[in-house]
Amino acid sequence: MAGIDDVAAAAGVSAATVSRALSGRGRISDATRARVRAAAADLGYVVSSAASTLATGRTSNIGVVVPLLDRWFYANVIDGIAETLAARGYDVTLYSMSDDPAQRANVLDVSLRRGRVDGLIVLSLQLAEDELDRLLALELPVVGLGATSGRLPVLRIDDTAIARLATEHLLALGHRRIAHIGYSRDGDPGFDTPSLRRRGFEAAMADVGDATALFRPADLTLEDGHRAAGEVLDLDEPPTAIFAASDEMAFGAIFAARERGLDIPHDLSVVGVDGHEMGDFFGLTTVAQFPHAQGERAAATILGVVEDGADAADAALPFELVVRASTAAPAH
Amino acid sequence: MAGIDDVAAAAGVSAATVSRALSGRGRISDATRARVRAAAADLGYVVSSAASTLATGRTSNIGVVVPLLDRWFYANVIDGIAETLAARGYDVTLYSMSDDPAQRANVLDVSLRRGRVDGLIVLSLQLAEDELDRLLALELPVVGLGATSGRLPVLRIDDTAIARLATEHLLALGHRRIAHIGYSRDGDPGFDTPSLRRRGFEAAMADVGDATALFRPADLTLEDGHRAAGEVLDLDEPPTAIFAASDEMAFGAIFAARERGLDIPHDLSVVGVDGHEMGDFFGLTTVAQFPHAQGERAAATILGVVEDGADAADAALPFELVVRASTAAPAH
DNA sequence: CTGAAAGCGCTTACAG
DNA sequence: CTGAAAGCGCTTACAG
Repeated sequence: MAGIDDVAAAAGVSAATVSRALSGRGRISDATRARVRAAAADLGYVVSSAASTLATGRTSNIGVVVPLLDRWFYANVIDGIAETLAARGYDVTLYSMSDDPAQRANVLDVSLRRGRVDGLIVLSLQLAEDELDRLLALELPVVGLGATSGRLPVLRIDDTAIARLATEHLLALGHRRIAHIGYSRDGDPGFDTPSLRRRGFEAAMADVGDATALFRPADLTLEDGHRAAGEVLDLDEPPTAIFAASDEMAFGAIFAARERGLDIPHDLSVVGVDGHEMGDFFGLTTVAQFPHAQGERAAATILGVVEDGADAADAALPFELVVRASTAAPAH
Repeated sequence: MAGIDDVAAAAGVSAATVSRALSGRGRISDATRARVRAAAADLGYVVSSAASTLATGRTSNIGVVVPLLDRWFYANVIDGIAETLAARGYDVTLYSMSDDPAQRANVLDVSLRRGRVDGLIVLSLQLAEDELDRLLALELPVVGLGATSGRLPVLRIDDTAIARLATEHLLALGHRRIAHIGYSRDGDPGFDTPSLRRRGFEAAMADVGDATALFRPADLTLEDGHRAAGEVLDLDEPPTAIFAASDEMAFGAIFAARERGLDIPHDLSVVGVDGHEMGDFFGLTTVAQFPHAQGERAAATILGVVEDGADAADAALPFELVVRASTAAPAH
């Protein structure tokens, strides 16, 4: 691989001039710049990231901290991030955090301290206070996406409002016995996404005098949505509608209803949250958020901080009720 | 952030000794090593990746080249890769390649030349010959996963065998009129995954004297599987079974059947390929491959090349027919 | 506008 | 076993 000296020799200038011609920093004559760029293109020369980083302190690389990689939602977010960052000349490196304490510690105390990134996007992560301390100790620009914390700037949808929107849609259709399935962390501080959704649901239900709110804790997965929905459907007095905290859970609920010979929406209405690409096929009514666009926005935000020293502020992300065939007035 | 000199001072040794104590390279007394490590842990010192890379030429980072990030299959593969690599102290940076020529050129000619990685895993990529030239010009260890090329070592499932397995399952059930839906690239060299699957399908059908093979080109997506399946189902003489080249397409086929009031498997049998996590809920018979395990294996392979100079060889990946409720003998 | 030189933070022959 | 010093490939004040 050609180095800066090869380019310098080819263009008949010094390495310093090559650096200036290629980076665009510093004064340089148009003629020299053109000559150097031509030589560089000719040799296929690209600045070595390590050398450049060491000299400048900048990496042109953004880290993305992800809870799990195999979910539809995150895959879309990351795609949006990668696309935006690539267009701005940045690479993205992934730091996936599982539930394993040793693995989490390794990411926080080792990987992230290697100085490989200029900034960090943290996806929907529940960080313990001391983990957050260690994250902030990195002294790196950080922006959270869907994450929850008063200690770092976060882009997020208003989970309470989303839950309220979904619930009120069901109430407006005439449902009065509605179950919510969503995760509720033990002893959580009340700030995480699932809790907020539950809160919105319960607030909306409370606004109507005669409504009965059921709740079943479950993970945001198809399997667990299936299980939890099955449980409420098997109650002596099952609900006429289910509000699932994610579309994948809602799919699970639809399968659970189908297994019980229930017709949707005649016997049961189902609403989800996310705007999953399969929602259309399931005819699922949902509150769509836009993960790809969220990724783009998070990327733009972190670049603003990294490149222009902008202050990242909390921001509310858009969402939208998409009514499809899975919701209707209750039968009885 | 603490530097190597801080650790050296704290431990009362030279920077050289700190480097040796932390890297494990070179002779060093147990006592000093312990003292240095304690000091480093104390200060939260981690070697700067840029400085270390510049000095050694090694990055401890592996690049993953991905066609699209938002598909279930790739998300699982990447998860497997990231998990394995993280356990070995490597980071992973993503290079996503779209269909846009400018974007592809940028990845190949710029991003990848920055020297940020020790090796590359290339996922299911169709690279043009000249793109492959440029990839190989990087002189980086590379392993393909599911990709197709005689020019780099590739881990892949035997697509022809998979298609044959799925088709013979349907034939054994008594189906004689079977449609295959799968992508067929115009003027493709006949080596890509979809073509090989089509070939396996047609070979299996040809082995049976009286079987009729139908084919409909389609992308490996839910939408396009839905469309293509709809088209064959609307034929005057529709097939009694559909072999879809991916599970997502198969889901589309199931929706298409459902929309036409067809019962699965009574009126139509459906087989897919992949082992998608939702397959169980759809009761989909499929030829499962194991993307997470594939990712782990690709990661282990590239590390073998990078760390031990092993020769990566082509290898066949396991797959398995999983029979569920979507296939049965034809009705008539 | 351009070049010589120091420096970024490590690693590793080379001495001892 | 340990340290002093050169060097990895850039960038950027500092001179001119």
